[in-house]
Amino acid sequence: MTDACPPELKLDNQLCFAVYSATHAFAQAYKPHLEPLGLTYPQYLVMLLLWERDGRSVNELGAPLRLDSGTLTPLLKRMEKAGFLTRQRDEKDERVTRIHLTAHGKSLRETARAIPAAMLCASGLDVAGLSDLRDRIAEVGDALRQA
Amino acid sequence: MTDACPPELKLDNQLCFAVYSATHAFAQAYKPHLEPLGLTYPQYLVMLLLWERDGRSVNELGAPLRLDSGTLTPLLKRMEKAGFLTRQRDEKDERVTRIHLTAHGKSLRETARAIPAAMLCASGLDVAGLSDLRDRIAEVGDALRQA
DNA sequence: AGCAATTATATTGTGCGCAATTTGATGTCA
DNA sequence: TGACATCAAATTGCGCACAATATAATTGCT
Repeated sequence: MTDACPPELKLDNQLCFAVYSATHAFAQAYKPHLEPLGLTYPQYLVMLLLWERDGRSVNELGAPLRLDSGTLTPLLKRMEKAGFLTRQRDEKDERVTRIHLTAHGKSLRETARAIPAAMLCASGLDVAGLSDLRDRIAEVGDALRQA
Repeated sequence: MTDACPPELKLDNQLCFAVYSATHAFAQAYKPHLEPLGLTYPQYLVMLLLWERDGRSVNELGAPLRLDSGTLTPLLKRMEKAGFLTRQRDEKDERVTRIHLTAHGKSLRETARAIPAAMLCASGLDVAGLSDLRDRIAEVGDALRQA
């Protein structure tokens, strides 16, 4: 017979699992808000960046999201096909693909403005609690990436 | 010209993105520890449950992980093929598939015991900070699932 | 006993996410 | 100018994650 399970190996004691599980919970919670817009959750993240600044390259989207072209290229093609954006080669440097929002893509921003408040509510946090938790998790992410 | 980007739609202000991004950072940080064992990160989570208690059904693995058979069945088949576990029908109720660790699967637990301390170190947190953050994220996950 | 509802798992199809490689364009330097 | 390194995207292959459906065993009802 082996030893009893050491507590450091219990699933519920793992920070990584709490984070992993919360990620899926977020994706599910966003779904009813994003489905009417025709967006998936990762596509919504791309839209957030493009609403901030249009005409980014694939790398300029991937850097903040920490996603590479293997993920972004097919995702952007689906979004292009769905009419949210266009993909065209930069005229100065043909290695670069520039992403521009369509009128439809731009217009969704106003609708999307209501989403963050709904998610704040669903999270059960207040604004200060959300900010604090967000910053702490971001710090852990940064530490893990640096290690 | 449209308005400047409203702060509630900035990527870096999103709790969901901090969590999403930390999940990927965790998976990357675990990789060098899990690769020598031959496990992926989701497979490691399954092992944590089986080290706690062997002979679970697919549902008994999926409930705590919040994963369904569409995810677990192929994952468990890969783990079976790799020699970590066996999958066999319950004799009393043939609807149920029971998962048992092989000797090899069991033996990995001792090696794995070193991983949580390494990850704690990589996270830049102390034990109290980790517990606190873990519990707060778990609460948000629960709130989102309930909403 | 026999049929319907329920339950557990498996299957199918779509969309990430990432490692590794490929393709094509740009920059550099002899 | 011409070979060579570098760079940006795209492609390929594999492993999750989940909705929807299918399959098969068990339970419940009459």
